[in-house]
Amino acid sequence: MDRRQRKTREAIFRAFTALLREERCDRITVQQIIDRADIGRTTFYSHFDTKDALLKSLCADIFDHVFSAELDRESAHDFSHDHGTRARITHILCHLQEHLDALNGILSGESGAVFMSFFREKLAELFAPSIPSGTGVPDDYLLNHLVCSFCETVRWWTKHTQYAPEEVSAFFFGTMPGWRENDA
Amino acid sequence: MDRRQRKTREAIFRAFTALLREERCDRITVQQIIDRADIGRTTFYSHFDTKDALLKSLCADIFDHVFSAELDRESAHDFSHDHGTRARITHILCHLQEHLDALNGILSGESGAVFMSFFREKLAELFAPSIPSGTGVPDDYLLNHLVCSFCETVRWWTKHTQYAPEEVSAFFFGTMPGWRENDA
DNA sequence: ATCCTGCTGAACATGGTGTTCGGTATCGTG
DNA sequence: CACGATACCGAACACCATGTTCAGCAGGAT
Repeated sequence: MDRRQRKTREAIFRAFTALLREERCDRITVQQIIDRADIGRTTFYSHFDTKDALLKSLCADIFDHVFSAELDRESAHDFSHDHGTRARITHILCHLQEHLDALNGILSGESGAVFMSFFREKLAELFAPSIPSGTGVPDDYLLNHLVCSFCETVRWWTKHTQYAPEEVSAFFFGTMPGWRENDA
Repeated sequence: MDRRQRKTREAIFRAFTALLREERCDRITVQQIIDRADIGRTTFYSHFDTKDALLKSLCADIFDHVFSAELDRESAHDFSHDHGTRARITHILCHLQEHLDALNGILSGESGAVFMSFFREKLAELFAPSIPSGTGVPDDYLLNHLVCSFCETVRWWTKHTQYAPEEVSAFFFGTMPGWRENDA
């Protein structure tokens, strides 16, 4: 990709995440992004069709980073495939930590739904194989509960950034019935 | 209140909830509401300053109903004051059931955040006195977990309306550690 | 050097928002 | 019934954000 393109794209992302830290997503105008990124109006629209598309790209970027790094790690260490949901979770939290301040902006206000729907989808895949059985609750409900609890844990974390990933992971598992410390 | 006002207000609510069932809230325009409610543009704005205000009014109406009915019941029966969080929860679910289809519209898409923030506030008050202790997790986190889990339970319910309030209540408590069936 | 591609900014069309205003219909009350 | 008050009407308007167009300029690739 052309260096100019890369620079512009980065400038847009930087401007957008900076604005997200200050204001609710739906209050941010394209003009503000353009001004902050110091680019031309036409340029913005040549990169992203709409502000929504920008938000989705941003989310996709974060997820690519967070989840692909997670998968890499998994295939690198070879005692993988089932060395515990907990280790995975903790690692996802580690990667998310790098984006915590941007996430705070993304999650507050109305834009949260976009991120959350992405996030839910990814997590559902991750959790589906390891839902505990024999709880007397529909699997459907239980999976939703796990996914949502984790999402909300992350949301909570963006407001209480003093905790380390391992602690947050411990909190999460502390409220999850039927899961062992290391469910191998 | 003037009968004309009441009729108009109802027509607006009806139109809005109907539209919410078909489309994401942020895609709905004031013009659509006006057309559907068959009222004049000026009339709409004499009732609500913005579409956001309408949404908030709608939420407030629902909550007034759900939570005040809950409190009435509590003060009517006099063996109350602490006859269990579970009974309260089940009754809230009963009242919510009457609004399930409207809720489905409100909760899908971006508007969910508005409703949820109302809901969270109310629930936090309700849950705060009964959070279990000695779980090794910050009270702060635990309260958030309870509130969010219940919210997400309701959201899930709007997609799985075949369950009765008592069942949903049972699912919810089935995933909550440290709570007895009847914590008196 | 020159071609290509991305950036620029001003101008424009579009569409939603919220307001204004003169006029009409309906309400509650005496 | 009559009459004031009040709610409704709808067309027109100003405003603002969005997304597009276009002619020209600047930076990169070969």
